[in-house]
Amino acid sequence: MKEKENSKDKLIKTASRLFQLQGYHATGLNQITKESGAPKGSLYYHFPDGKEQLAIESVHLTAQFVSEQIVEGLNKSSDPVKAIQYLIEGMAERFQKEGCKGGVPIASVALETALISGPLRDTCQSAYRSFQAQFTQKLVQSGFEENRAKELGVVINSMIEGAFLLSFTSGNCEPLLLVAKQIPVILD
Amino acid sequence: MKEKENSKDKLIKTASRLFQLQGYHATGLNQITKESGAPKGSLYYHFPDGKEQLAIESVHLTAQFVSEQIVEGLNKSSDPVKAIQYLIEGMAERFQKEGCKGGVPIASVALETALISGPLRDTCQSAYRSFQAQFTQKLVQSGFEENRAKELGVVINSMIEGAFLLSFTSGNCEPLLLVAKQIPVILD
DNA sequence: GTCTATACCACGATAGAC
DNA sequence: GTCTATCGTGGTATAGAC
Repeated sequence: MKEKENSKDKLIKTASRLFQLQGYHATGLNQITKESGAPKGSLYYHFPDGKEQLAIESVHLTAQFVSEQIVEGLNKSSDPVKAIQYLIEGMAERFQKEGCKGGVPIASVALETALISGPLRDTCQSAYRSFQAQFTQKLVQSGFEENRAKELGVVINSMIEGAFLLSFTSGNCEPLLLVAKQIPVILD
Repeated sequence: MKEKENSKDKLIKTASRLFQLQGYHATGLNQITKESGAPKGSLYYHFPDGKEQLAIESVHLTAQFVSEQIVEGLNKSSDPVKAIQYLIEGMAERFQKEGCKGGVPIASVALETALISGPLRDTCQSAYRSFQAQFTQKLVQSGFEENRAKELGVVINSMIEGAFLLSFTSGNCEPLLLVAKQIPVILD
């Protein structure tokens, strides 16, 4: 029994991919409707607030996808060092499979819209916060003191985001892998 | 004896600021010429290849500016840990003064153009490489083994870029400061 | 070196039929 | 829910006078 995909979901899914690949301003609504296969006239029916609303829901989808990767990676070991390494290596592997051309989740939209759209900026910010909360939670569960775990959550998140940016720009996963390699040093 | 600024330099300087603030696609040539105060007709005279060429030279200028900050910060101490901490704290302070709204150097242009312009992508990539080379050099001078110094250069660069992205998105310098705080742990 | 005018196109968004 | 047509704007880039 196959779950049928409705137009709204197809639009969000396609937009999510294109915003990540090309950024916010470079991705047009025409391209999104065309590639999604959704009826052209349906966009403003499902998203009355237009591009901004579509982008917000797309970032939500991307964030949810990344969160699942994080959960999955962190559950592979009870040792937080190994768990976080698994997670980053998994991300690097997935990125490698796309030829390091899959884009960086959320980052481009966050940078492009932080100054022009409050709601979109809030959406990106809360996505980042949920990522680091997952790291923090894992560390607390492993016995780290709470304040330190919070700080480390931010730092680990920074490292991963930065390494993604460098990997994408260089077309090479090395930065992600080197960051993974340093995790044992940071979680001393 | 005041150094007079020519039109070309004014255009590059303004473009450099706007690309960093708004990104590549959101910044129009009209806005650049208007805000630069340069003659409107002079753009395609100085930059025959149009927007792409202007962006390349703008990224060069931004990269040069950041490199100077790095050199200045690293020279404040012979101890690499303190030096890198000074550097990051200095960046955070400067960012704070702009209300954390100054944009992230290069990042948005890098993300937006990596897949659509080889030359621009190469320019961004070489900027990032020069940053990390400065970190590596400092570490080698301080007695770190060369391969390890190279790896750490990449990781430190990742941390800073990621922290910038998070600080800009959240409008708060905390990520940059927390990264600075972790430097002693990483350079064990 | 600089200016004006303009060609040409894509964008986001809306209106109104079905 | 979906379609088509269209509006207004702003984008990059070019041509040709000065």
